[in-house]
Amino acid sequence: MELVNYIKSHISLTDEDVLFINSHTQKEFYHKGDIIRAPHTKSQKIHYIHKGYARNFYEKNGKDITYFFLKDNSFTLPVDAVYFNAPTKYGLQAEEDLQLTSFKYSDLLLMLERIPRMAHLYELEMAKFIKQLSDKYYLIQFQSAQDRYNSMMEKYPDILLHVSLGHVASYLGITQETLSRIRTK
Amino acid sequence: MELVNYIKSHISLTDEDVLFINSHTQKEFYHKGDIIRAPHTKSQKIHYIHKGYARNFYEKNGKDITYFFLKDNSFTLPVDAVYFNAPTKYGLQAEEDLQLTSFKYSDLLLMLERIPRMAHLYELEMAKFIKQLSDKYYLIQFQSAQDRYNSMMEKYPDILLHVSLGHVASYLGITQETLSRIRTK
DNA sequence: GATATTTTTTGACCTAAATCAAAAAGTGAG
DNA sequence: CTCACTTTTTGATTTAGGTCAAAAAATATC
Repeated sequence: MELVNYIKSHISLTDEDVLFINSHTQKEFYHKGDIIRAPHTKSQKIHYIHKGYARNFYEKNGKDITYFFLKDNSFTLPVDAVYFNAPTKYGLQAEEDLQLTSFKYSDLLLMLERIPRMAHLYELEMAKFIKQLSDKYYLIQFQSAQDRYNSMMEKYPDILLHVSLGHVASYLGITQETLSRIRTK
Repeated sequence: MELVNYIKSHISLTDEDVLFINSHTQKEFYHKGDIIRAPHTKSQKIHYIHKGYARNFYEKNGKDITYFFLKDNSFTLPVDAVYFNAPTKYGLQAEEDLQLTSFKYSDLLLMLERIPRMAHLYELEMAKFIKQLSDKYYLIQFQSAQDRYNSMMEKYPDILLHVSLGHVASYLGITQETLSRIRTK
């Protein structure tokens, strides 16, 4: 769903609002494997996934670790860069061909100023992200590799069809070999 | 620091604003071990810690697990209850004698309506929480028990002085025995 | 369509940390 | 001050899952 339609599914927008939003956001296209945002940058951009799968990732001890998978109709922004003026640890990569809409945080502020009712939507998006983080934390903490995989199968079966095993393994906090063994149970 | 002073450290408030805030919030006192919010309730309350240490916790397979430690000048609200109308998994307990200020989410909305400049502060508090969660996640993921303890010693040495070993162990995602062994290294 | 590259699976081995159990130390109440 | 209870430490044993290595399968490239 396009960004404007997503917003309209929560609040009503006038035609002028839509024009304003369109003039403050950019549609972008990426190919599988493309890096949309590199780690260690101070990017101020918010990305809305219109179609396709992506992932947030970071590097640790030379290893590439998946932080989150993103699917259509979801947002991602580098909290450390936007709110704490630090280079973000988290990069963004296309898992497959991807359509998205991007805008700078400063443009979000302009849009919120013009369309104050959007503020609640933004608040809700932040809450969603907190819930996602909490749920994932809950999933990992004191849970066996098998249980983690089961939970993922139950909650996000679709993701498994769109991304590589290695990405899923690091997302679940286990090695690729362990995940492979679990799958052939 | 009292709530009003905390807010004043970010934005200016008129005397009337202060009165309005005071009439929409409640000061509370708890003793060590008191449960401030039980898990599995749909509490709509936000708590601001004025003085003392507290912890968020949840139960899993009969085990009590610390989710987060809270110290003075920090907020906590049950995101799942407030934003998703679900019973929250997370309880809140005093680690020691505690002074706090509580208010319902609906009162926050009233305060935001009257003092719109507070909205940015609230947004920042959500961002802080996201950062905290992310950092903790980063700390746990693929990190040895020893490394986790070291990070904690570095980042929150004060907390270790105020809470029991068992609470710290579950916070770090390790058993109490392992933590004890690490400490006597 | 053959070759190169990446991804996934399989195997053997090893280690960090869990589990179970019990002793020791610390804290509190009457 | 003593008895009860809680928290922390120590010990012995087990195991899930990591590591290293190489084969097999899948995918991409020319």
